[in-house]
Amino acid sequence: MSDTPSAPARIRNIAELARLAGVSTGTVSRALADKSLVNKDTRERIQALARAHGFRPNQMARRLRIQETKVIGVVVPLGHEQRQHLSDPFFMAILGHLADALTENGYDIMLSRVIPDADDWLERIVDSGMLDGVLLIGQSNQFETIERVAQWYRPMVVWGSHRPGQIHCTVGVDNRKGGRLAGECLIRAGRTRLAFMGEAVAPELKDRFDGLCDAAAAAGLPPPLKLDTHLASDVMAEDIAAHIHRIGTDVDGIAAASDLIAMHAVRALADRGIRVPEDISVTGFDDLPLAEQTIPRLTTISQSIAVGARAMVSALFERIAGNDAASVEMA
Amino acid sequence: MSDTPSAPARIRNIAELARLAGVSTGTVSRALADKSLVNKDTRERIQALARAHGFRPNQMARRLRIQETKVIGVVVPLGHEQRQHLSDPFFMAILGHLADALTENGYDIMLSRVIPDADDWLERIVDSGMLDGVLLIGQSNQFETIERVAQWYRPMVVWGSHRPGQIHCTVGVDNRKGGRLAGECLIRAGRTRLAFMGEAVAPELKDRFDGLCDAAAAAGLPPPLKLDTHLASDVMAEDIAAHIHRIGTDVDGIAAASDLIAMHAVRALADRGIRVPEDISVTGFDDLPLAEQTIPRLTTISQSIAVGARAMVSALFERIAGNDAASVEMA
DNA sequence: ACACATGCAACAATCGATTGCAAACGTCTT
DNA sequence: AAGACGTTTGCAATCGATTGTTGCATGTGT
Repeated sequence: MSDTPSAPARIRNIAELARLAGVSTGTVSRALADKSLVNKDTRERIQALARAHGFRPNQMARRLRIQETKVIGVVVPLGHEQRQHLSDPFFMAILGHLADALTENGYDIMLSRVIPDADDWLERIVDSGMLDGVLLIGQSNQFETIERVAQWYRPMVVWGSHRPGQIHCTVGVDNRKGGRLAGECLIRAGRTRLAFMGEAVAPELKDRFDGLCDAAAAAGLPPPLKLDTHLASDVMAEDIAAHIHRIGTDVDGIAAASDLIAMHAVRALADRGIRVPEDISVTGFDDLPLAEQTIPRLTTISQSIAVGARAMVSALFERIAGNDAASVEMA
Repeated sequence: MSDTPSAPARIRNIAELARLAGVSTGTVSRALADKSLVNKDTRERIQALARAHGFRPNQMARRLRIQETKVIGVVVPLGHEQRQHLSDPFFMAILGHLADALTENGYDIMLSRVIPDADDWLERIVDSGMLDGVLLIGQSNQFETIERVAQWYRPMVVWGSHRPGQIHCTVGVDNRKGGRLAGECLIRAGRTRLAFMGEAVAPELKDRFDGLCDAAAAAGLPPPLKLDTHLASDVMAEDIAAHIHRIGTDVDGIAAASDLIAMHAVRALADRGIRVPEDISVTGFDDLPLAEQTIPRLTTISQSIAVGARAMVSALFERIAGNDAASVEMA
């Protein structure tokens, strides 16, 4: 039990504690920081006093002075697709791994879900003075903005696609290759009438679609159908329902833009008595841990989220330390 | 190239901006806050100047002065089960909804995953001076600690069980009743040899187990078997594998402590050719959105996560405003 | 012309810590 | 006993904002 009966007045700053201990605030500050500059006895006396009163120095003040916050901003920009919520499983999965990696290193996480209405949303975050660095989950349709800020703000790492010559540091998979793999997988299963389920607004998703087209072209198949599907789970179901009647006649192989879409699609097909993978093939994208739990198991293009998250964090630490970490593209 | 051509030197504080505008810092502060105390012309001139230089006041300093941070701490205590990661789907689901509700109200979120090693972990968070309030996801085995802090720290709401007479404000379901419902559901399906899959360390889980026992007793069945299973996904699989041989002989109905456990169990059973729900019944707990996506759909005891998250947030706001919000137990 | 209200901006205190510098002290050398 | 030195401690500036109070111009009423 730390403080109960013995603590009459709560101490709110080092000044009060200093008066109580009969020393100056400077000494208290050093004592609590356990600096050898202050006498071992006084130091321990002050520490004991602080403990007895349950006192802890105000972090806000400390950080203002130190100019270092030990807080990393994790930001989800929702430029396209404003209705997509943070509860999206992909965000959550990657966020979880980021959180694990960052807390292990003594950093706290400030979570922001941003709808980029004002065009200075990223600037506002970046020089709020509250963050040592920023991790962006997804580029959304904000490529330009990110580039603009990356010109002068270094400690930022972005999950997404890497375009040749871009300034900002990304970690991600080769989405075009992923799309091609998905296509090849479907073709190998004997499918010829392919479709892409998703929307090609964000660079990542466009790349995946292009990859799928590559695969179709290489196999001499007609270009895949594009079934526009929102990424937000609430509208997604409707979109899929709207598309579903074409499936089985026009389409026998679906490459979904995300695992979540794939799962919804499989579900919707099952409800209509269409069996996967007997009647139709479906591939996902993301490799969510939960994809493994579905029955049938999803065929999915791995994004190795855990590895990616670690890569983002270590790139960020490099950049905070002043070194220019390069973008990472995972196989 | 540091920044856009029109911005020669980056402005880092209102003092510099004040000098540039030929006014005092006080005026700049008020102008940026758009207070009518300063002349409309000067005000707009200063705002334009700030915009041109991409200046934004330092939040850390502001918050130190204002004594209000607009940041809520969302904390996941992992007292038991240190290996459980933040990437756990239940945490992520509830976190997502909390994030949605909080950002809608202009609050930022500080995420902490805490392994309560030092016994003042919660105090440390609570008076870091960086938070306007705290949301705790789960009580873990830290009931005492939470009570102790709740005695003097009001703006805190906890997801978990409500014990009669407790001080801290909780939002949650009636876990005992939930456990009983799960049991009754299994019994209605004709199952007689029940088992609980999970561990009864945290109050929530213990309640669920007790509820299951209630149901068994009421139906005149022998007490359910307790199959200890960790909640961390990496070890969970092993635990389940170790239990699985008993199933089908000793057990024909499983009440899982969480949806994740249920999904793993169903998966493990399917891999061994045991069909759900034909051969054996399985119920989950949590009502994760993803549970709906599995085939077969999980029978699960709803925790209505979204509703719960909203309830936590509004209770917290009440408490921040100074009103004593009571605990909420959802049906 | 005088008293008085009004609008606008400057001054300075404040939030709560950190830290370079100087001062006070005791000890040791010569 | 005086000077050199090392150990502790206090003083005061600093981080970057906000805000109550004060003071100076104006404009208005008589």
